[in-house]
Amino acid sequence: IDLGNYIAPMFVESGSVTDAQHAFDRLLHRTEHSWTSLILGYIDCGQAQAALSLHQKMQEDGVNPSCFTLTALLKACTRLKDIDNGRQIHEEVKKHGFEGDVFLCSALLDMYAKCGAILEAEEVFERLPVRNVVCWTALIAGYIENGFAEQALKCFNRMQTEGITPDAVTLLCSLKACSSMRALDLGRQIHTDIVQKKHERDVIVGNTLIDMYIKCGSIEEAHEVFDKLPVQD
RNA sequence: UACACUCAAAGAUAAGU
Repeated sequence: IDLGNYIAPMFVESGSVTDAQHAFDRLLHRTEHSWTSLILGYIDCGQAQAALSLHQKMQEDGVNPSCFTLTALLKACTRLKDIDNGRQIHEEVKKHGFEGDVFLCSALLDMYAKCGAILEAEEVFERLPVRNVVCWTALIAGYIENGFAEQALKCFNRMQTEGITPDAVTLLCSLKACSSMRALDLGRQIHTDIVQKKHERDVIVGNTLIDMYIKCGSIEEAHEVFDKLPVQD
């Protein structure tokens, strides 16, 4: 076992990315895995810029990034809305032939979407060999974030015709789209789905449902949801 | 030695002001 891989997550859990950095600096064998752990540690501590700067240091150290590394770096770009760095990492993804990795591509598509480049996000999506629920949800969330609620709902339908079952995150995103589209009927259907899947008692889900019913003009249903909430703050 | 399994990476995080 290479303990170096676990040092960063351990220190990050105890709240100190600085300690993680010190431990990392003393490692004799810095592998691509330990670099990736440190990058993720910085991101978890809200220091995405520092995480990104490790990219170059890693190259200087002569360590090649894996798809895990590039996924982490893309996440840092997303946090910083740094599309220029994101594009560079995209080039690196192509160079290493990682374009078939579904984790990496969902991070890539999310990066483009969150940076406002919805066309590029769509392109990444269309080129994906396999699309799981995370890819679909990232695209749906991207449409919503960029003000295309109608596209989001179309995408929600399309994913289901293609046999992918929405999960709690997908349902929550789609509810937001229903709110802005005033799509009460679809909102009700999603509500039914949420109840069946037993996500009803989740406070965030409950709040999003209430918001949807209010924006769609149904105070009565909003109140019903409210009455069933386990916590009413 | 081979095979299998497990082990690091991706999506929502609400409303209002």
